[in-house]
Amino acid sequence: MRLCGYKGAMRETADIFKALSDETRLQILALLLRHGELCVCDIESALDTTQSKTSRHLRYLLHAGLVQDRRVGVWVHYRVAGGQDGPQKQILSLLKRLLVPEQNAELARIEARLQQSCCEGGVCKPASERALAAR
Amino acid sequence: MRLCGYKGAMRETADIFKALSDETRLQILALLLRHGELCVCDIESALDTTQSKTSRHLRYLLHAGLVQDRRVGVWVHYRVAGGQDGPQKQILSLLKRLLVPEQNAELARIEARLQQSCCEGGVCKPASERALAAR
DNA sequence: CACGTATATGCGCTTATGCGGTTATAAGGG
DNA sequence: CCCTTATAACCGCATAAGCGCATATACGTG
Repeated sequence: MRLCGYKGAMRETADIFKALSDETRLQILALLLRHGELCVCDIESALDTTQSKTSRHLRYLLHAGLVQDRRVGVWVHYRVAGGQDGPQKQILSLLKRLLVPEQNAELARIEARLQQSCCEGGVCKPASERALAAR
Repeated sequence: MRLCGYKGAMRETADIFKALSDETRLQILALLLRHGELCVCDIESALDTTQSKTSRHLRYLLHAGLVQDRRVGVWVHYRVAGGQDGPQKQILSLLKRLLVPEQNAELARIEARLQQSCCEGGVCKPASERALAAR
């Protein structure tokens, strides 16, 4: 999917919705909307999926202008896009109301898995430390 | 695309966004949000596209729960879905704010073409009459 | 019931999408 | 520098989406 270049306002809106038309991407956004900023490995383990899949969907959301990334050493932290205007802002605020774990069993399960996260708070722990803590 | 049966709240939300991920469907919704109710032939001529394509996208929106249909003699009138709650309602109200011809040249052009409509007001004129009126 | 008009659908084709698996890049530490 | 860890990009495949064309269905009328 190509998201670069100008293709008309309508087309851009359609592309944003296309970015939201995948369950995995909605789950990622739900996490980011609640936790502000997370690294890829957190999202990967919360969703219980592969690194490749997680990264790909995050890039997709990035190109659609729905999230932003920030490198912190080895880790890349993602957060929902803020600041700019445009349709993204309104759509994200709608999503925040729509994707609540209180009435969504899948989300609740994902939230629970996030508890063993490495990045909550902004600083990631390396995998070796996490393995120790898990014991 | 299958939209029937229960597949989880998340999946349902994703499917609604998938219905909005196509430019043609957004154009159709923009028309319906402004004009309340239109028949297929109106939409077809406003979008300057084929009957088959128009009908197919309308059925798609119907199955996604975003529009409702009503048969009036030979014609089928479509309108944005109302009444039910669920995410559709909130999404549609967002779309109404997003898809305004004032800041969208494509939409403005489509709106202009709708002026020669047959159904505005709820009663369709047969094609023969419209051909006469066009002279 | 045949006929015309309006709409829906089946089919074949082309293209887009999502995924797993693998490889490449980037950063940090011995 | 090499090695490890984290992330991104690439490739091939299976599947889904969208389109045009032809055809089917639905309704009103004579």
